[in-house]
Amino acid sequence: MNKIAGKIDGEQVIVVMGQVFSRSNCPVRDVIDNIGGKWNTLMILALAEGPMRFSALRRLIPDISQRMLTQTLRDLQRDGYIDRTVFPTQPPSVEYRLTPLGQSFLSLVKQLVDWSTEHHAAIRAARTAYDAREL
Amino acid sequence: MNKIAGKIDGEQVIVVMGQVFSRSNCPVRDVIDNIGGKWNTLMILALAEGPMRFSALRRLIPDISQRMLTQTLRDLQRDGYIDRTVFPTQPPSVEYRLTPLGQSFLSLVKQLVDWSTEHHAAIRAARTAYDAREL
DNA sequence: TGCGGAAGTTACTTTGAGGGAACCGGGCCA
DNA sequence: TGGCCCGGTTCCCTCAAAGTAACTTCCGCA
Repeated sequence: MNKIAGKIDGEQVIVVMGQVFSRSNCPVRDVIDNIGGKWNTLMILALAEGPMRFSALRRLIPDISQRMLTQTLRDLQRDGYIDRTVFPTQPPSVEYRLTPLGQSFLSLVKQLVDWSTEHHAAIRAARTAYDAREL
Repeated sequence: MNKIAGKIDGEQVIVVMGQVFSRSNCPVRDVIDNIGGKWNTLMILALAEGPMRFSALRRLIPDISQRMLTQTLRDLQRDGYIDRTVFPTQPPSVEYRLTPLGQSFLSLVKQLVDWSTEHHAAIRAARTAYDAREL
């Protein structure tokens, strides 16, 4: 069995697929934090339909609060998944659209959606079986 | 623009890729909750190296607490990603291994890792640029 | 006889993601 | 002139995820 974790310069390190990852420089964390957020993937999927304005997104996803909508959009913008463009109309309107990076990420999200729908039944079955055993 | 969200029987619903998802029956949520957990994907990757015992996993991932190791393994077992086998040796030893479902999920995780490493630089650059603008 | 490993459990605490509600300035419109 | 829409911001609160630490049972070993 080959070792996949250890310490370098006192920092915890793990080796996956031949690559070294540490906590302070972990590419996967950066991405998982976006996938894991409650609204982030949904936002990406919404914007996959085309560029949209703030209020359009609100109408599209009525469950999200204004606060979380703003925050999610900022987070995605910060990491380069979406672009924010202000048009100097009266009143000013703001448009959000996927960047090329966002488009690329979208294909990953789509695979996630595909896998999930394909294996959802198996997961639910496993869960039910497990819970039945644990009575 | 086509509508991708609305209500059915009073429950919030969203349509993605031609499929209807609701909060109470959302395949993607079940999977994202596993991807999003702090240790879950790492555990899957660790077990990709082969079946392992509890203490081997502890040694492999020294940063995880015993409590979180147990909990993560239970969560993954519950959803059918891993199997837990007790061998009646003295003292009893317990082995964890990926199920076929877990193997299938692993390929998804690997794609995530690949995408992340490939686009990590772009993400960090976007972040730096954003933060510089927001001073 | 008491130490340590294996595989946990239990109780307590901390952290931060997310939710709710109110507020804001500018313009438009009736 | 008093609302309403647009695109937010601010404050406060809650709850669940994660961390810390101590305890456990069974065994072998020296």
